[in-house]
Amino acid sequence: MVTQQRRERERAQREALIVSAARDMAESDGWPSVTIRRLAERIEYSQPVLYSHFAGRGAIIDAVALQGIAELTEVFKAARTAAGPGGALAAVAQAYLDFAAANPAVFEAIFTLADGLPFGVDAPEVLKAAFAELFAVFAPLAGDRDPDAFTETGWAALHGLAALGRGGRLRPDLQEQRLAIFLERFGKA
Amino acid sequence: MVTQQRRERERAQREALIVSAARDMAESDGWPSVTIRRLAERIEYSQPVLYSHFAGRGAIIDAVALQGIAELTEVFKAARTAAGPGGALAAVAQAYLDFAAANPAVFEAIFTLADGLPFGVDAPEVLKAAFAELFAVFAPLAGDRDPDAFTETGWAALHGLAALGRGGRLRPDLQEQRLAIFLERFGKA
DNA sequence: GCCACAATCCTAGCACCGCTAGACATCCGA
DNA sequence: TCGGATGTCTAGCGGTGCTAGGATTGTGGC
Repeated sequence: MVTQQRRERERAQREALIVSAARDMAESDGWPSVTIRRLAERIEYSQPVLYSHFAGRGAIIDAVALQGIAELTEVFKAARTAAGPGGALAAVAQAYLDFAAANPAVFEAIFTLADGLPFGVDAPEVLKAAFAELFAVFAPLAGDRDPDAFTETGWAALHGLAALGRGGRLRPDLQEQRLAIFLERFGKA
Repeated sequence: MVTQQRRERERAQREALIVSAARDMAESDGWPSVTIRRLAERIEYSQPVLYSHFAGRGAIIDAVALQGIAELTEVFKAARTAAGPGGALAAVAQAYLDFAAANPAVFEAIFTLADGLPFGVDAPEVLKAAFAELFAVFAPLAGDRDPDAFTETGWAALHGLAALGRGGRLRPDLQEQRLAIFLERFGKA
């Protein structure tokens, strides 16, 4: 009865431990080094325990991605509300790039590793919330364009800067100028 | 003497065979299924032969990426020269998205798998050529902005559309509108 | 034509991976 | 106290990237 609840609580706790351990390991040594064996050793359980929580390695990565998206949403909201309508775009753009730079492994999990996350109509709530945050920033700037299409295009532009920046595809010394150009092109309605 | 040359020629031929086999397999079954064992079986040699050509699996992916970049450069050039100054941006943008859609595995190799390609000052020639093609398109539209920074920003915006599009992150029915918005925002000088 | 040598290739194996079956221990309700 | 359910672990399967060492082939000198 009551112990049942304790069990579930402990289970949830352990699940969170797995996710945070995976994230830590990925962030410090890269995703390839996050193996089930090492993860099991890290949380001091045997490997099958991990499979009682997640369907497999991919599902663990997905969980990290989902957690990252939730964080990202909070970061967006904080940046947007703190900046006010005028500077919302600049604040959110900076937040996006900062997040990508500070959490490269999570960023990688979200955008290049997570293949188990549904993205269409039946996307998880946390994912829709993240897009809603972006929508709140971009839609007012859409002018006579479709707000959804404009949000997606603006997001893509921002994402491209983050994605290419990670991996040294872009010149670091031009970072500020790129951001300025992005804001100039997407900022005025 | 002369046979030496034949040997080298055959070696180069086999190397090309490896790259094209890897590309084919990746394009039809995804990169994870491109294993050294399967690759060796496909080209009808034993595994160690592959290691006499490439340092490892990663180097083979890099080779496919490099080949893809070279093709991309040609595609850019063709699109740009065929369209003329006025429509160069639209043509190259369409070419970029088309290439990503038609060769998803190569695209993935270039932008998310290839970690062995130097991208800074000592980048391979073929890579600089690809950027030069983009530069030729974007620089005339930079206005009073730095042409390099503008090219990188435009490229990032375009790349974001391709990267997010692959994987179903963007609504397919808004594809045309997104492209229109991109052209509107980066087209006029 | 023969033979020593060098280059080439393959067989076999290592350590590691994701994942799972089946044995073992532990805790619960009656 | 005891049967059963729950939870955990040990051991192992097939597959991976990669490599050492032996067999085989072709080459150039006599």
